[in-house]
Amino acid sequence: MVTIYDIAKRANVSHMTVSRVLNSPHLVSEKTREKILKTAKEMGYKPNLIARSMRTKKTNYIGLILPDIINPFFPEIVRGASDSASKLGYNIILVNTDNDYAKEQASLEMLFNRGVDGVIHCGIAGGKKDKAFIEEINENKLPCILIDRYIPDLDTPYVISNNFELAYEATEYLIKLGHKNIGVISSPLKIKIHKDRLMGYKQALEDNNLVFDESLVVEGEENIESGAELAKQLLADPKKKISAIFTMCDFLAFGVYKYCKANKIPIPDGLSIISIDDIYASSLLEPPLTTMAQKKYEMGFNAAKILIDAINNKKMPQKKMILKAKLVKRESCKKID
Amino acid sequence: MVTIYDIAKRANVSHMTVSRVLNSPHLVSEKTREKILKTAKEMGYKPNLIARSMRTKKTNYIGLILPDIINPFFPEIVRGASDSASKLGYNIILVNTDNDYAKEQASLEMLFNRGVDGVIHCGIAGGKKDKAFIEEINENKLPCILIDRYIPDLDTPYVISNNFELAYEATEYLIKLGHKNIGVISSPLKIKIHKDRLMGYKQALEDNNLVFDESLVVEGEENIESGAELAKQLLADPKKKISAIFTMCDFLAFGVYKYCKANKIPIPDGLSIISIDDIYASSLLEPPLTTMAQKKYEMGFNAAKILIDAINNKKMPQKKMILKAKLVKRESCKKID
DNA sequence: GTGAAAGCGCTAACAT
DNA sequence: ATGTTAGCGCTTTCAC
Repeated sequence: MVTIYDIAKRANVSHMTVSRVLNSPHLVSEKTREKILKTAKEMGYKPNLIARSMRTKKTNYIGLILPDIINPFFPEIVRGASDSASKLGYNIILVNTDNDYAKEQASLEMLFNRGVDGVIHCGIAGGKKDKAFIEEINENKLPCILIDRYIPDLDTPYVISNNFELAYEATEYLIKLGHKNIGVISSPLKIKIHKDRLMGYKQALEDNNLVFDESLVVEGEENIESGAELAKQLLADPKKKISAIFTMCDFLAFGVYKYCKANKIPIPDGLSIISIDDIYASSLLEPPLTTMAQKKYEMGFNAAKILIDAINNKKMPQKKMILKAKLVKRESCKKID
Repeated sequence: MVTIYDIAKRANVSHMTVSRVLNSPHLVSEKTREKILKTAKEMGYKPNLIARSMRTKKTNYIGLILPDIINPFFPEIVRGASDSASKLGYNIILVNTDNDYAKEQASLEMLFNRGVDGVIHCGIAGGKKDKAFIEEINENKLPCILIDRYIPDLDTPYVISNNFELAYEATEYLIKLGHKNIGVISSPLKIKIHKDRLMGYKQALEDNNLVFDESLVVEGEENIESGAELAKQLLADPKKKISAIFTMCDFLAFGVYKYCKANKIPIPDGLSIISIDDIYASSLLEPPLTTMAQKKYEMGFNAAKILIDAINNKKMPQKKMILKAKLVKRESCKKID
């Protein structure tokens, strides 16, 4: 392995001059600078980033903690964060936690020991332990930013969607199509952003002179089975006269599709569906799903950017960013009389 | 930050004894070992992995190079590799290259400089530059393993599917259903595994006394648009009497679905479709897609395992592993007379 | 079973 | 504009 000492020897300078050429070239005369650059190239020099980290106490690594990269919601976020980071000279260490607190703990410890410069936490579980987790990060003075969700009591910075407004827009879209009895299949309401969405739904009803009916709202886990089960629950009672369903994530909508197919309810003729997320599969469904597309790539991109800016200014990140979701009109919603 | 010197001082031993407790505890007497462990815990000691790497020339990092994590084929591979790695005390540095050679080069250089212990390369582009790329890795004596594809002339180890056999099985499945004129929408044939698959298709025809008709094979890029376009090409000529299509990846199958829907060709009544991959969306299509499921998670898992085994034995990886794809029968294929 | 010395490759701080 | 010295936190080597 070629070191700066090897280059220094060959170029008849001190190793410090070589180091300067690599880090602050303006401090070195053009002549020696070029000689050193040439020698370095000839010798196939590669800077040892580990040695550099050891001195500077900076690794240019960002830890990215998420539940499971296989969940189609996350790859775009990861790509966004990765692109943003590499543009700024950072790299991503990815860890999957399956929302398991023990795994989160272990990952965090690993990231500490590896000396990451900051952490992005994507999709915190929403339980009591989150707070302890974030507090532990803060105690260790590790810059941290959240994606997709936030913790109300703490002022950890975040990048999320405009949850209240996007739910308002989705609901209003259905109302404008003539729907009056709109069922909601909600993601867990212990998580703040889901509460925010429900508030948006309520507000849209109110602003359009429709009364909120609690019995039209059901809540479950964010998976297909839960969606199908809750659709059944909601549609079982014909007195509810539900003509449209608003699901809080695309997985839940997939479940509604499944239930409708099994029970010969045509979409959108028998039931309109609008959702939130816009993951890859949603446009491939039959009919293609109308959904509020979250800007997943941008979430990742901006989170990494905000975090790295903070790192470079040697302070904790402050900024909270809210990205506007976009209504993607496909074919799962229909005008009724 | 607490160092082994701090612990040594407090416990009245030398820093070396502390180091031994952490690395080869059996060399230290039980009494001192326990005292040191206790002190370390009290002081909140965390080993500095950077300093350790600096001395040992080992980072316990694996570079994972792939085209784009957003492509639904990759997340499972990444998860598999990540699980396998973390089980063995390694972590993954993920880089996206978009099949762009310049980006691959830059990533590789970064990984070198970061001192990764090995590299997993997932989905090499299949061009001439691959060879140069792999040779550069070899020159630098960096252990390397390929996933999903391989380079015929080089004996770099790999983990891939049984491409010949899986294509044989897919084709035979259609033949058994009564199909005699089976169109093929192929992925780029400059890539060896796709050639292998075509050979499997041919062999299945031959073994079932059907003649191979070159005009039934068309080739394109692995995306939906290409699939739709090639379906059009294949189905335009009624004289071909195509009753079934075998696509080499699920994206291509999605394109065929798109074309069929636009042209009112019912699946599977008007056309049977079988594919390869089994990405997440495939089960959600209407009708659900019958496809040869590649063991993506296992590919990643085993690749990381083989690589790390080799790293620990201080040699280059040797093993080539072939995983059996599994026929997932859904509803896109139909028996005909 | 334990300790002392050296050094991994680099940069910060100070000197010239 | 360039050089000297020291040291980041750890492990390797050798000595006792």
